[in-house]
Amino acid sequence: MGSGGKTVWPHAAQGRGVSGRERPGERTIVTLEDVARAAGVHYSTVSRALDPDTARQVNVVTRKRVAAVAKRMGYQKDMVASGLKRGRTHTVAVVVGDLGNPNTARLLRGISNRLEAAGLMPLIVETQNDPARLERIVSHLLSRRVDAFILTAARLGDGPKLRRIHRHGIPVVLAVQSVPGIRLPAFTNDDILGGSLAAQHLLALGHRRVAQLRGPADIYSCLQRAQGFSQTIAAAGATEVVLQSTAPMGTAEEGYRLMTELLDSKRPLPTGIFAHHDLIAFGALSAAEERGLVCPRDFSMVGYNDLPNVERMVPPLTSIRLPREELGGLAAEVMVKMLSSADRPPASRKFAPTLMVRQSTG
Amino acid sequence: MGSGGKTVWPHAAQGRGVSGRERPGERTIVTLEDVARAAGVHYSTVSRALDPDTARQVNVVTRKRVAAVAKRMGYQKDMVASGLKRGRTHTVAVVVGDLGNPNTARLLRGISNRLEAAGLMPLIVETQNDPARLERIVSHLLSRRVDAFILTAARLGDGPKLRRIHRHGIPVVLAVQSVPGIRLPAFTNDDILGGSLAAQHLLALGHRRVAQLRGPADIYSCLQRAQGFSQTIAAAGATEVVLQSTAPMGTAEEGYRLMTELLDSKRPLPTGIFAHHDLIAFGALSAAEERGLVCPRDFSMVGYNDLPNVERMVPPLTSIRLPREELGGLAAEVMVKMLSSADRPPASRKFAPTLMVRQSTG
DNA sequence: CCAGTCGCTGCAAACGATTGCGGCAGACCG
DNA sequence: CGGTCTGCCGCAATCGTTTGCAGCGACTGG
Repeated sequence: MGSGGKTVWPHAAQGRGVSGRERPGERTIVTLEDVARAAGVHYSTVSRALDPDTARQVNVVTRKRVAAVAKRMGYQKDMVASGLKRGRTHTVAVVVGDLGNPNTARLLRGISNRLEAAGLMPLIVETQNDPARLERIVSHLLSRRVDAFILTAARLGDGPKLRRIHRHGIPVVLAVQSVPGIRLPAFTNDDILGGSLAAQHLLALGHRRVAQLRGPADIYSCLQRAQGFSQTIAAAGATEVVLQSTAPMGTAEEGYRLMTELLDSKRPLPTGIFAHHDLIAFGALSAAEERGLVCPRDFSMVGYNDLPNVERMVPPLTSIRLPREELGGLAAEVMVKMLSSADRPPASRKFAPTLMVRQSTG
Repeated sequence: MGSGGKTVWPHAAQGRGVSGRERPGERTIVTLEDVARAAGVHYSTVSRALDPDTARQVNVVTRKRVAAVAKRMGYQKDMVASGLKRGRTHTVAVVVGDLGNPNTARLLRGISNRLEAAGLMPLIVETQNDPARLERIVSHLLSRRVDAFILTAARLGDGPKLRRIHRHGIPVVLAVQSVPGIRLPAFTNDDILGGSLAAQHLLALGHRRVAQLRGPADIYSCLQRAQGFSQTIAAAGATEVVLQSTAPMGTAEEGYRLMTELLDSKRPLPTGIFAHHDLIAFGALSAAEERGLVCPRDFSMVGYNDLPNVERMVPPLTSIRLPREELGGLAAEVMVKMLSSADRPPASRKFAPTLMVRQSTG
């Protein structure tokens, strides 16, 4: 095939691709054929010898010789070529909304560790909570022939995009958030329970007039938090006022804005407040402070997500903790199973959150 | 080539790869040849018509027709095949140490945005600060034929690994941390300055007896923080005691351990403390609290990295802020230039950190 | 001794896109 | 009218790996 022993990559031949100037920049790569020549066998034999699944087809002494030569020459299978031929890239797209969210990191760690153990590589992409970006990203990933998708950034309007992936026959699982109206295996937090826990806690402390600072309306899990909270409050006969965020994601700025809105209304101040996100809670606390209100005394605040170091804040924030890493691990686990055997019907699962009581409630 | 109009992926033909059971799971993919047949031209013409660089080689009316047909059929270039043929995957490996670190997220956002604008996809991988993992990961990435590396997790002993990448002729830039002993373009924080700023601040407040809680000894930027701090302290004739962490990364646990060690020593307690990481500072503060020491009164504490929400901690932590997103953006920027034109000698650059004064010092 | 089997290896056709080369019109010039 | 040039397009090789098929000894059973 090649004229010489080594193959030269096109752009290297054009003199590109090298930063230093030590070598003239020959970007060489060892191929099956190079190894085969050195070992005195056909390259198909090398291919078989090196793949554990087919290795027993080749005589053990040949196999060992080939393996030794390959190692000596520093052969490494070209996953691009392999991917083209096999139609599998051993890559799983992991789509997240916001890399800055510490919970995302925990989730990713759970996913990565599990995928890596199965020889798959996570391709992590961030939508920055922008549906248009999600659209582009999905196209891009499909074109890269990823084997599967793990989506953690799906929103209410994303059904069609999911269906599109699904039509391509590519496995998809949802993590953290589910999307109603489409049947996909989903690993989610039980956000209804989460909202309910927050409500129960506030009720137990005697609060009868509460407020809810809601996250984005197109995030399903926020809807569920709202539902769980409001139901529990209503069932107890307490009164609730609801503030709805309009930003694409929960931030401290949004919290500040919502709290200001609440304080500006002529209503008496609710004594218990439930924020859909710790960051929203922080912003709200800032707004309250500016008006001379102090948190555990004048009102209680419950956050959501239990961000790291939240116990060191002033006041230490009562929050809802979610088992992110475990969730990610299980989602990846199921993904791996889906890729290896088709028949198992992949089941969804809900994870129960826990309430972390701290000094911001009383 | 193919017998029918559509190509069936091998594992789909084996009945795999589909989660739902709506369709029998034909994972079909539209190829150049499919489009060519529908448009009545040769597939090489389609290839040329669809690539902006070669589009002018084909007659404008043919081009438009082909483009229309391609769009109608939902053709998407197979980046795997393209990568194999061209020797470029349009993928840049971004190796980070710890995804959980909020600064990492900011850095990644800077990098991602810039790469994406250039049509490159970041392949984000986490070493979890484990050199052995770095080794494996680099192999894996080389085998996937990434076009370039952006490394943010390099440590002192990683020179050989870097050299190996470099020998392959693959561009590498270092972000955040540099590695001495190897000449690569590096975009780093000026950590000597950072350490010095911390020292100057403590000295200006009148502290003459200070301590330093050092991060991992094999992270170059920690060495530089130490150097900048100690030099400035020594130049002022103040006395310093140094505690060295032995963990692979800065954590609150390490901070607690180091501070305990400091408090257990019979020495008089230093009045100014510099921690190499905010998390170390937090741990140290906890240890001090347990002994009844309160922070701004009995001693001052300066952290490093300026983690988010650190201003809401008790006490709000004085820290060193680093321009992560800008740094990442520039590193990616230079990477893009290196990939497109080789001749430009890529320059390194240091970014100046700033001191954020809050209530933990006084 | 021959047919059948088994273990091993080579052959060559894929996978889908890219690209140098050459062909074939039609235009244009002398 | 012959020759050259230009614009457009098809042909076919190629990237590196995988894999069905066939060949080829050696061995076994009848």
